[in-house]
Parts: sequence; C-alpha cells; structure tokens
Amino acid sequence: MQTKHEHIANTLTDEILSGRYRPGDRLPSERELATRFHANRGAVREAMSRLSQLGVAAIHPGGTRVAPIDEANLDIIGYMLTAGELPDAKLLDQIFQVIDRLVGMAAENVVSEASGKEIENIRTLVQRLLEPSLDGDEHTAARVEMMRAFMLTSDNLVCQLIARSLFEQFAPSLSALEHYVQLDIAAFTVLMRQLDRALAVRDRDAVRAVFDNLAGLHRETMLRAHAAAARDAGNQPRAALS
Amino acid sequence: MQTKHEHIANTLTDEILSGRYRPGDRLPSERELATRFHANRGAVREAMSRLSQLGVAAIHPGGTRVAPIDEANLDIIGYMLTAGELPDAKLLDQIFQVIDRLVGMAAENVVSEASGKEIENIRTLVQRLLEPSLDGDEHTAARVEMMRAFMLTSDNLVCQLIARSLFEQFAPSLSALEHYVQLDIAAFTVLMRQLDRALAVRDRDAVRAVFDNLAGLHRETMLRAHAAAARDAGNQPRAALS
DNA sequence: CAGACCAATTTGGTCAGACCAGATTTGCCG
DNA sequence: CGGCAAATCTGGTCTGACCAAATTGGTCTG
Repeated sequence: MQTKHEHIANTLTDEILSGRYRPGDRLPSERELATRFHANRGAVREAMSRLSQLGVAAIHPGGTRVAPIDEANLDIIGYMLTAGELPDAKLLDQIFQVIDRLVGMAAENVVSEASGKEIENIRTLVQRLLEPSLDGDEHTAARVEMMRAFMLTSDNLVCQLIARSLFEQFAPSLSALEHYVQLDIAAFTVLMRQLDRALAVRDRDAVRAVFDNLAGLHRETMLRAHAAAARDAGNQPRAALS
Repeated sequence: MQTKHEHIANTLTDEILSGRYRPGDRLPSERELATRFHANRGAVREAMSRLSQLGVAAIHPGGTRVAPIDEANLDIIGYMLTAGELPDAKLLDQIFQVIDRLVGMAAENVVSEASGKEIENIRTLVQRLLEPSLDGDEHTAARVEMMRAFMLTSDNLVCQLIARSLFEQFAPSLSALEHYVQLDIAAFTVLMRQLDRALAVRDRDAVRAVFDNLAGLHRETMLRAHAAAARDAGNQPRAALS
C-alpha cells in the first residue's frame, strides 16, 4: 500500500499523461482535490509538490497549470512506460538508443582509463554472457549487469545518474517485453566475443564498433516488437509520442 | 525570495552535498528541523518530500536517512555546480561528454530522418555560428541554440528530456566559465563548416565525425579550465568526485 | 462600446495543535 | 547477558485557520 499523497500524485500524473488534463490547463485547486480524494489539503500539497518536481505541473500562487511533456523530469518515463499493459515499443526504442550511446561512451572511457583489475572484472561479466546455459531471464539480467558495470567503472557521474534512472524505470518493461520479442542471441553472442577481445587488448575503436552494432541490434528488436504489437489486434500500440 | 519549503530543501540539500550529513546518516526528525528552521512541520515535510524526490534522502517511517550520491536524481547536478563560486571543471567536463554524445546521436537521427525544411532550419543556425561579428556571449548562446535544435528535431523524447535538464542546469555555469577559459573559436568554426556541408548532403558519417571532434574540443577546453583553476591560488578546484 | 481600474473572491503558502500506526529505543526481568 | 514488553519517537494524516498574491468580475471612465 502506498501512502495517500503518493496515490494522489500517481493518479494525477496518470491523468495528465493520459490527456485528461492538457498542457496549459488549470488543475483543480488544492481544496477541490482534497475533497475529491477524501484527503487533507496537506496530503494534496505533498502530492502537488511531487507533480511540480516531476515537471508535469507548474505551481503558482493563484493557480496550478499543467506543463508541456517535454519540460518534464526524466522520471516521467517510468509513468509513460507503465501507462499501457504493454510498454510502448517506440519509447523503449528511444530509451535503448540513449542507453546504448551512454554505455558505449562509458565503455570507451573504461578501455582507455580503467585499471587492469577493473577491466578483468568486466570481462568476467562479458564472458558470463557467452555461456549457453543461461535461460532468458538470466540472460537479460546478465546483460543489464554488464552494462551497469561499464557505467559504474566509467567514472562519469552524469552518465551514471542517467543510466541508473533509465535502467530502474525500464527494467520491468524490459522483462515484460522479452516474453514478447526476443533479442537475437546468436548475433549478440558474436558481439560479446568481439567485446571481450577488444577489452583484452584495450582497442577503443573496436569497443565503439561493438556498441554501434549492439545499438543496431536493439533497434531491430524494437522494430520487431513494434510490428508485433501493431499486428496484435487486442494490444494496439499506444499513440505516438508527440 | 523563495518559499520557505524551498529554502529548507535547498539548505538541506547543500548540507548533504557538502558532507555535513553523510550517506547512511539519520537526518534530524521533521519536528527538530521545524524548530531549527522556525517553520511549521508541514513546510518541513514538503521540503523533505523534495529531498526524497531529488534522491538525496530516503524517508521511512521511523526515520529518514541520507542516500548515496549516485542514487540521486539528475537534478542534483545543478546543486553540485553551484556549490562553489567557480563550477567544478571536472563535472562540467563530464556533462559535456554526455551532451556531446546525445546531441551527436540526435544529429545523426536528424540527418537520416528529418524533412528538408527541418534540415534547412538547422543549417541556418549552424551558418549563424560562422559569422565573425558574434561576440562571446552571443556565440555561446548560438551554440546552445544549435545543439538544442538538433535535440528538438530528433524526435527522441528521452534524449530531449535529458538534454533540456542538463542545459538548464549547466547554462549559468557555462557562461561563468566562458569568461575564464575560451573555446577555440577557430577550430570550432572549421567544425561548423564541415557540419553545414554534411547536413547539406545528409552525410551521416561526416556528422558523426564532426560531433566526435566537437567532443574532443570541449574536453580540451575543460582540461584547460581545470588546469587554470588548479593554478589559481585562491580558487582551488573543488574536491574530486570520488 | 472599449479599455482602464478597483474590490471581492480564489488560490497557494504557512501555521498551530492533534491523533494514529509502525519503528526504535529503553529498561525491566528471567 | 539475552530476550521481551513498555515507553518513546518518527513519519503520515487530519482539522481549521490566517496571510499575501493572483484571478476574477463588475464598475467607472473615455
């Protein structure tokens, strides 16, 4: 059970994201919301404070208004992902694009700056992905762990913050999607072999090439997911992002 | 003048970031904080709510604790940047690294997917950067506008959210830094010329090369800034990010 | 009739004091 | 010393109130 102000904040966020309140609209006053949610105004205020920090609402004395989506905080991604029963393949594709870039950057930094021991640790994780005994969920978890290791080793705080936030928000959707469309494990394995070799000799260009290809692999997977969702009668793909 | 709960939240955030409260420590109770800030507990609770969403504090019934920095929200970057009188060059370098990657990604997407009209609009911005009549601040503003245009045209919401957040937080520090160390305008101009040409013929690889070089240029600038700050007796570079 | 101006109302920001459920601490007892 | 129950503390919620700023509506003026 979530606390009352969390519930209010989540409900309002979902309503804003679903278009019930549109950007520029005035939100009901705190007193009205308190009545509607059978809550105290203090609880409503805490919820509004959350909306404000999420960036979906702008609070001014005299009235609160809904903010445009593209001025929101990174954290709305989680809400957008969980809005439908099946995550939006287009959004997931965009997340992968960003993550792949950032992990690629982290990996390049690791190759040129990390200690031998750190490289060894990461290679252990990469080699684990080559084991054929891993089942689907284990493989997904190992992939995430490998990417996370690059981020943490890279010594770029900004990169870490973004990646952690995105991972946290899309991890649930990811495993949900994995039962729907699978990554091409064969192609992935080839890339991991290349990655392991590139790490061993600290070949920065090779690392970059691997992550470029990985990004391509993810895009292709997401494209298939999008097509599969579109084909599925009951699960229509969610509306486009704009 | 900021509101009371904003002031409390900012003060506590600064104290946590400055190490007065360390990760894992218990924060004073809401009642104690209310006394300390001569505020009502409601105001303190709104401030605590902000800390929680910022990710610098974890609120549990029974007590609130300080969270590790790397579990925070992207928004702490702004606080870290304004903590000293001169922004931390190392952090600024990391921000540039991330932004350059993301803008590069956006630019590649633009080249392969945007309409002719959109490309034209961006080229106008790029060409503006070639005018020698721009003074320092105008040039900085034009650079930011150019990068922003790529992000907005790229149709990747995640990328937009991150970039907007980072731009917003580091823009003030950027202009402060510009009076301290200048970007190599000559080298930058060469890159913009290449970018303009690459956009004209939609050469994705060339665009990528330009942003790779731009990243290198930024790194070099930040390295100089770091060195300059270190040389400066009175303005010691802030502590490393651990 | 259009536009400037003022008053009533509404809205967010803050405050005081209170109660509850769960976590923490305390202290007693075996 | 270890274990268990009571006292205390903490966060979550509520009622009801006041202030300043913003919004709103109507009036007055040109």
